[in-house]
Amino acid sequence: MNALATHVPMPATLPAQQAMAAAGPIDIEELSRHVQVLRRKLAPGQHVYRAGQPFHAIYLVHAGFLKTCELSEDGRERVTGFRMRGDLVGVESIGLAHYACDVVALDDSEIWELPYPPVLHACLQLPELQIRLTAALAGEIRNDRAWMLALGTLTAEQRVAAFLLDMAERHLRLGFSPRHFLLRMGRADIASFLGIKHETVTRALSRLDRLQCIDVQRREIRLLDTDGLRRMAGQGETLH
Amino acid sequence: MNALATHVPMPATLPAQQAMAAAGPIDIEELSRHVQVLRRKLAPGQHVYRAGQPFHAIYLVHAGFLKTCELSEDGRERVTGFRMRGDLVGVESIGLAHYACDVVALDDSEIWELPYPPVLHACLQLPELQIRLTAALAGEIRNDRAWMLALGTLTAEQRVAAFLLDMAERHLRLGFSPRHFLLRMGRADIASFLGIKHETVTRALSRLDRLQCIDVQRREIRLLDTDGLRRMAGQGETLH
DNA sequence: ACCCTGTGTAACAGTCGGTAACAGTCGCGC
DNA sequence: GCGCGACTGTTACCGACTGTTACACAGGGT
Repeated sequence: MNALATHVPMPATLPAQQAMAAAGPIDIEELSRHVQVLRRKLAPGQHVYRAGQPFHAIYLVHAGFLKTCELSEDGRERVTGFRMRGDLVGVESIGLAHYACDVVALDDSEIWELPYPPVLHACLQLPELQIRLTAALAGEIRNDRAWMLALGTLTAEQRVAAFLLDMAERHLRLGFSPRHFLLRMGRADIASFLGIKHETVTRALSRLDRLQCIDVQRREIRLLDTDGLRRMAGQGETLH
Repeated sequence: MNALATHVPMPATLPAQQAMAAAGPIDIEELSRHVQVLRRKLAPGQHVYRAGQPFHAIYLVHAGFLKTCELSEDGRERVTGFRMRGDLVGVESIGLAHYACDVVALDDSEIWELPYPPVLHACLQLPELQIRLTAALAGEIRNDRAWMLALGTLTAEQRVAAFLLDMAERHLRLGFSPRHFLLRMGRADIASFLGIKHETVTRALSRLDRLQCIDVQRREIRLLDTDGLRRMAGQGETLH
């Protein structure tokens, strides 16, 4: 996810990780000399792509907010992540003939479409691009693994706390306030992502509010006691 | 959710897809002409690498059985996957200065060390290698996502059933019997991977045994009713 | 033989899911 | 502007599943 245009990342919520070695922003100007970059705007609810559609491009989120959904043949569905500006979308489907999941805009968004075979070809002339693409994929794996760790070892309330810290971290990285932000997704999406029920998300948020850790007004979140949240999420104290 | 068409339920039967499945194996002959491949043998319990050690290579499992462990600063630990012949190890750390997790042999194993900068460099001369490496990384992401879906939507018993089916599938792919195999890891490792407790794993296995779905003798597993297991794991019938 | 680890079983406790009723918000049409 | 209806979010209660704790047994290694 956090990819070409941004610096590194790791789920801040989880085990802190070092910055991606040498991974600075990629030069979109340079890339667009090799690849035809198409801009697409999306309204909330619109799909970037759906599972099963022919794979032909990866996407860079330029603005807005999206979710990626994994689905199984028997109807189970799960949100596997949320994407914001700078994140790459579609990399999980590289190497397949068809996309493997759904990506849906949760807010008005703009994404840049990077046709895939051309990107691969450009890598041969821009070694730097190849390094960054590979690193972005690896970062995605680490991100998923970090959440797997969290989801497998934390209680429902801890997961919610970790989720809020992750959102705060990502908002901070994009230059927004990490203490006061708006959730762009509903309780159901958060619940799906965290592997719990939406009522449980509500309950956890209510309790964190009662404990003075946060202030919740529906989708408006204020972090009042970040260290308290961190302790709760099973993470050591960090700053900010 | 959208029952609207265009969806080709793509998800593989199980979170079984291996990293290499998408693109076929890397041509080691060709690769070794560009990269110095070092063979290492490991006894059970030995580490391929530990989190924090300098990153310098990725590995191809040639024989044996290993586990990858994610750890957090506050001591939580979790098995994020098991690796067998043909699987790549270490790709999650690409782009970092240090490895991000532990990899431990669970059985006598042999791995081939592929120094990383040389691999990257070789990609420039072997486009096919780049495609395969990228596809392997993407496959790894899909594998993780598929398990995230499973762990977030299935009960403990369903997870165990899904786990057994996954092991069966992988044994089959390597040419071993998918109906009768030996688990190389202990209950604790299975539990950690599935995000449940080892007693729960035991309970689930005992119940599946009682239901005549499987036959368990400590680490020796026989699948008696594969379709029953699939139904239980929330997957449609498939063959084999 | 001994110890130590891994595995199996059981009783109990706690969290979380299931269900339902209610409240607040938003969009829509009148 | 107002009211209606659909949707989202909130809260409560109950029960099931899973975690906890404890103990016994088997197997491998020393």
